[in-house]
Amino acid sequence: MAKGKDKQGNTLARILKAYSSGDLDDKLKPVEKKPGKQAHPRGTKRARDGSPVEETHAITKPKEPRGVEAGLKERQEKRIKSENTKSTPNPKPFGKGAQKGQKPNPLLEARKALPIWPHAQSIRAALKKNNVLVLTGETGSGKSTQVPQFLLSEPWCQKCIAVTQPRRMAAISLARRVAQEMSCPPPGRVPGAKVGYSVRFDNATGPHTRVKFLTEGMLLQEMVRDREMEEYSAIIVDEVHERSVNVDLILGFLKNLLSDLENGRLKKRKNPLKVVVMSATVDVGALVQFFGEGSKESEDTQQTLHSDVSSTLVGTQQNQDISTCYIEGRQYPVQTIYLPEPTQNWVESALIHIFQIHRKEPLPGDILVFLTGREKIEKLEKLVNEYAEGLEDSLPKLLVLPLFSALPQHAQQRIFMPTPHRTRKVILATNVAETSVTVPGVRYVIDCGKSKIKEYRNALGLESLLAKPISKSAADQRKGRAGREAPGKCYRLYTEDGYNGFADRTQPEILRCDLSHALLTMVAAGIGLRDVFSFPFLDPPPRGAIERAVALLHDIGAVTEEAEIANDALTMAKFPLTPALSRVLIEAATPERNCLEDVVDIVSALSTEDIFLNLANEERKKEDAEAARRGFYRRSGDHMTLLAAVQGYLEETSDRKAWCAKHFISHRAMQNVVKVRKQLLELCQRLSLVPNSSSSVDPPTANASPEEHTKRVLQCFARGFMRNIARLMPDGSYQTLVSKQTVAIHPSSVLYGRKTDYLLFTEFVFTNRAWVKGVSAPDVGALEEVMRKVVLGDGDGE
DNA sequence: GAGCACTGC
Repeated sequence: MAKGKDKQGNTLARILKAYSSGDLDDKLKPVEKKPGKQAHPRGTKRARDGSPVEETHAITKPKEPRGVEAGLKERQEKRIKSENTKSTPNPKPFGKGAQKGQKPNPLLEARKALPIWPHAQSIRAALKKNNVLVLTGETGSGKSTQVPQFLLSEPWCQKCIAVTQPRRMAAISLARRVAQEMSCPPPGRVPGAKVGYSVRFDNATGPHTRVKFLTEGMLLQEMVRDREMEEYSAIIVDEVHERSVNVDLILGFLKNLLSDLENGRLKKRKNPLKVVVMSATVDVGALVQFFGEGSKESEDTQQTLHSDVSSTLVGTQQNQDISTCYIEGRQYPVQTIYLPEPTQNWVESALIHIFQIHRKEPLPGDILVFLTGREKIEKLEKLVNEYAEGLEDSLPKLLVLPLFSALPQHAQQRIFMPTPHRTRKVILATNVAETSVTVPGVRYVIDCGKSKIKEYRNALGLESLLAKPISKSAADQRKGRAGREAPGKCYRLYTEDGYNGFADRTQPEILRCDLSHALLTMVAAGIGLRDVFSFPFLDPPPRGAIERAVALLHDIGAVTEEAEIANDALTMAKFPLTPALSRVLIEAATPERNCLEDVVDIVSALSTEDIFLNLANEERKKEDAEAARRGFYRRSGDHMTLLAAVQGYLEETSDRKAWCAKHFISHRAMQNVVKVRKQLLELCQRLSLVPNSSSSVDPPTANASPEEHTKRVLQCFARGFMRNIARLMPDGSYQTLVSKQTVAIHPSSVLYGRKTDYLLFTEFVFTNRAWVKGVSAPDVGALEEVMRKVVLGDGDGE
């Protein structure tokens, strides 16, 4: 190593040391540091999921035909048609008693058959009386489609009703369904359309929209723009039990808004705002307490509510402003079968159960297996196919279908295709099948009892992705998947004691994520930095987590030394990006860097799924892919490599799909990159980060050499990701400068296996070890300039 | 030598 370089490195390390010593943190006024600083990180290392464990019992290879009865019943197999929209709760036979002679309206009859239908009057009455209704309804009750229609003709409902959904697909399909039921034109900008939807990249609302389905993120953005929600008469928050960060923010904002309205602090609204909170499971008590001022402990609430299973409405004494309502679901019984003894090797156990079910149970009845991730899915897929070859001819065939979200769309669609004759489907799925995708035809569920969960470690600024035991509610959700069409069975690959040891509910995301983005949103909505500590969270995150997020925002210049909101913070909040990536964009727009367009391309690629297809399984293709992509690879690392790939795609104008196939690049991902890129460029334009096109602009860094250009781009990333710098150690490992964490370059990086003095990375995940992804190798000088400017406050960075 | 699932002016 050259002496000069080493010296420079030391300078850099010194700067960062000063930086991390807390001098700066102390200047943040609202942060009350506890005397005992978090000295050492909580144990992050865990045994890798599914690490080799001594096998306790050998698997019996199915060779002798045993199940005679299995062959007899297969004739009757008949696939029940089912739609993959949550908006059609069990198209069961309805309207048998529909009066003949009158013109039959099948849609209306279907609505009348929904469990929620008889409750329409009491729901209207509840909202006439109170402004808040907490409605719990199980799967298939029809609440998402019917409640907005029940309310539409109420006298207080002059404006629009918003219905939030956690997922875009659900928002769109619900809007289509409700438009159909209301005999309106399908959602769109046409004047007649009363039902619309609004999701990222797709706004299908018009001047006459009365019911608007939108994703939680979209409503949040609207709240930031107009905190009085003038446009709406009612806001329905659906699927609250999933407890996304966004839904928690929405609930907090709504609570603030309701109390401001009640206390006359807001003047714009004429009519009160009605809020309906809908949830699948029994968090009623918590929600009622949350909206019911929160000051009084309402011990009786829970009991009162639980005794109210059959009737509809309860006004509790403590919380007179809140109505509650319970709607029964429509679900067939599912038998639960536990393991007698716990097992470590649940992949093998799943294998045994699949074949036991297949031998014992008649068709139809597909099997849905919940596993943790792609690796286990592919392992089990191979095993099942292997053992299926030994199946006697009298038994039906097995069709194994993997299902995880990284799977190409056409492969995911296979689960909806009709099952071939005398065949049983075995779907091996991740959590996608728990909420996002409804797999038709399932009567048997096998649940491994684990799922991979992302958690953020405040002390390290590191997220971990580890397989952990699921909660009781998640286990019950999985089990419910067996009873959508007929009575079913659920095999749990754990003991009953194991189940009893699960947490009741999955920990809400807000308690296990980096809060900097949430804080930025709150700040943009007019909440002062000091007030974030008293924001009404349904589950308040620990103070330390908020402090850490404030410190992060300070890192990137969203919070000033005086603990005030910086102007840049409001700009950053307007980007659909993490605060760090927003900072990178702002940096790229400065005259010294002048590389906004290229940085937008890279940021677009970083904020979508991986554009490089993963071909780990296909050995031969892997080498081809390496060769096909080599043209994009850049010495400086992943960021410039992404830029080359995105630009290559943009330059291809004839057949981009073929271009992607040729270069082993995901077309789906690239289409998304282009959408994000367009959106970001428009935002930059609107936020005046980009000079008006009328003025004569130099092409980006026209005067810079390629090396200088790369340096500038990486300096932008260094500005957003100051803590994400690691240094090569004498033993060949890398250690982060600030938190002294040993990290390894992820195998997906173009720098994998390379040694370089410094690494700058944009992602940091702990799985079986601490990996860094999105890695570049900047010049030390480039890093130092940024650090000096930021940490030491040097005006000009020289 | 490896990536649970969602989302966003």
